[in-house]
Amino acid sequence: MGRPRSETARRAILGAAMSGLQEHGYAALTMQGIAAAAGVGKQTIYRWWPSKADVVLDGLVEFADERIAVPDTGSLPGDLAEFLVATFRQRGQRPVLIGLMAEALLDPVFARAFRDRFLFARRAALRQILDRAAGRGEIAAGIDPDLLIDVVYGVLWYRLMLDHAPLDEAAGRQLTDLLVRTVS
Amino acid sequence: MGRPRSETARRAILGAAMSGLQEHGYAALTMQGIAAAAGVGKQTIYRWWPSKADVVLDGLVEFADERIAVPDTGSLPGDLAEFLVATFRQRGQRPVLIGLMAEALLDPVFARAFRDRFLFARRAALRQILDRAAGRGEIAAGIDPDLLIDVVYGVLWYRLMLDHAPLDEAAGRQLTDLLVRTVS
Amino acid sequence: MGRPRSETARRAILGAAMSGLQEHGYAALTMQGIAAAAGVGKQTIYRWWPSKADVVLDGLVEFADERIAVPDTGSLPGDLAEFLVATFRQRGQRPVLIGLMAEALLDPVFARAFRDRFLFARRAALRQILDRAAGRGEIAAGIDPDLLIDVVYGVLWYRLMLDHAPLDEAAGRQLTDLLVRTVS
Amino acid sequence: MGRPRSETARRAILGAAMSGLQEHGYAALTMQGIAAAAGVGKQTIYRWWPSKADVVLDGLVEFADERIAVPDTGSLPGDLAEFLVATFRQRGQRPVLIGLMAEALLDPVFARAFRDRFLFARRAALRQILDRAAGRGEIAAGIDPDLLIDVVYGVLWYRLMLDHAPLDEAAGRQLTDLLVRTVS
DNA sequence: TGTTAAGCGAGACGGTACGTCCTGTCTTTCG
DNA sequence: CGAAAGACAGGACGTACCGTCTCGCTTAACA
Repeated sequence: MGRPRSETARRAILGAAMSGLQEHGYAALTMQGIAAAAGVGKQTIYRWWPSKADVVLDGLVEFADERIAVPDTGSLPGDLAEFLVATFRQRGQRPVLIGLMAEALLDPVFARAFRDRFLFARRAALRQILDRAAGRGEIAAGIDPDLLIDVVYGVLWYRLMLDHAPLDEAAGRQLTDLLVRTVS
Repeated sequence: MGRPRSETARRAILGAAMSGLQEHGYAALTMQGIAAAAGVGKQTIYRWWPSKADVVLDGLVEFADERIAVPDTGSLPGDLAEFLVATFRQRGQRPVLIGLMAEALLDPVFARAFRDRFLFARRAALRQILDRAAGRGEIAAGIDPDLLIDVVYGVLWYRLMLDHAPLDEAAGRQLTDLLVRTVS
Repeated sequence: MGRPRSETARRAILGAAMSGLQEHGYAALTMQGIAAAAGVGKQTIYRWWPSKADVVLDGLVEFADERIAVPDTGSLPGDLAEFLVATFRQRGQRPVLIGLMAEALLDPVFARAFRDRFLFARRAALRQILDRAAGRGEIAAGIDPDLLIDVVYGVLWYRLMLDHAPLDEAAGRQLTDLLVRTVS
Repeated sequence: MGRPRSETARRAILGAAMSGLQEHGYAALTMQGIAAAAGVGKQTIYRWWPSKADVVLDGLVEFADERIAVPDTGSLPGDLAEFLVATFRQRGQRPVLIGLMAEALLDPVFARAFRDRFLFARRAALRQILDRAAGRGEIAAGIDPDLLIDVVYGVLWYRLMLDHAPLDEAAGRQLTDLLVRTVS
């Protein structure tokens, strides 16, 4: 019964969205523009995504191949360093992340989707590392792991947004040192 | 030369912007709407501000009475606690701050203004506290105060944006404890 | 009492209006533009003229040196030919006349000024010629001179506006022939 | 392909334009106003007409039911009288015609459309009458029919614009008499 | 000879319409 | 029945002028 959803259209839309974003920035991205670039009717986009932010979020998940590797070196400093360096290395996605966050700040409905589908997944990965470290006794009692997570992603997003300080490998190591010092 | 700028119009515009923002949120704020609410021609707004974000930024500075108190209790834990609790208490400005940050993420030109006129002023205040503590030997050698500042404001903004954890007095104290533990 | 009107400003305004009109056409002429080009405040224009059309009308009277010569060759065909050829030769004023007429069609207040200060003066000149011819018995009884005037200026304006037929010396002679044939 | 043009919208636009014109005059007519009165987006007007003048021209053609009757009484005086009286009787369209002519004087692009779609159609009708009369030998040799047409429509438009003389049945007969006298 | 009232340039003011852009919905035809 | 095409109502955009209004400064004629 009924014609099935066109995979071709789906891919064209996500592709057009991501490349339009890279070229002209999130602010210049429009549903109209995505549809035109994808050779697709606007309705076809609206049928499957409620807003351009949701398209981009799907595009991010689809293209930027988001396996979040959870390293397991056997010690907190090792795990943390590897995780942070890997995370900070994805700085190339800045335009995408910045745009999605902007949208989330303006639209509470999308904010929920962004949190649940993207941000919380990242938190969970880091949480795993911290839990393992706690099991090994590497984290002093009385330290709230959630606060630690907020510190990590807080610094990450704050620097991503302000662009006032580097977000590179060295920064990853510096933050690792600070955290290890804190919890021990 | 020519007719001088109308102080009345200036205040009406800032007032209309801030109250419109409080009532319907930043996304629903329009230049058109501000002009109408202020009883002012659109041109009069565009003559003095390049975008609605700049109006709101001026409104924030004007209305939200921006003295950033820098406490001086004589010890880092005391100063930090007082500063963070005071800062976290301004959570009522969330809609304003969220809107401005969204705009900054979408518009690099405004981003600069926002950073220079608002965010960096806050950093400077915290910096004063940390420098004083360093002078008293309360901060261990090898700790970059700028990273500490990123941690503080990183956590603050991350929670402000995600709204996933409280941003209250208790949170201020908890973060204080973590930082004091880190630097000692 | 008070400072007397500035003759310099008056001339600058009329000059700016006329040259702006020649260069960019009546539609593109604005009070703002005239004031800027004349190096004059807008108020100075509004103080002395109610609309741009009135400025242009004054400019036409001032610059285009409006002596309407009434020839007197002793015969109707001679007078008529000379008058029409002279009138048709002023075709260079087309942009000015076209613009003023457009304004008159849109603004009944200006229409009155245009009629009284410009159009009726032309009619009076032609009327003189016809009255003289009537005195010499060159016009058959029962012919309304006002209708003849309407024919002359009707054809003139119709061609000026439609621009579908020449408005040159030959046209002047052709119309003369037709009129002489009619009245005799 | 795509959704077909809405006949409803088209009619609403033309209707709103014509009634707005009748009520407040051509000068007070705005695209904005037409759109609002027609319950239509501005874009829908701009999609199909380049300017308000073109809307009004279409409205004139659509509503004022423009069959130009070409009478055939068998003689020039009869045809001419009937044609002129019928034409002069449409004086109620003065606001429409006056507005369109004003626009044509200000905008050369529209001028062409107005000439080709409206004015020349009228000339053709009169031309038919004159050609038939010439075939019957009612027009003396050496008389240019185009000049006669210019005389007729010149007088018509000149009176329509200046509004200084009646444009009624009597005027139609008077002009007929003059023309018949001229050509014979 | 100093006062004073109008004219002057400059340019900001509250408005209104412009023509463009995008939104999210709708109505076609095609495959 | 999904999809492309594209028209639709709506509404904000940023710009251009409108005609009015304040400024500070001339510039004569009056006192």
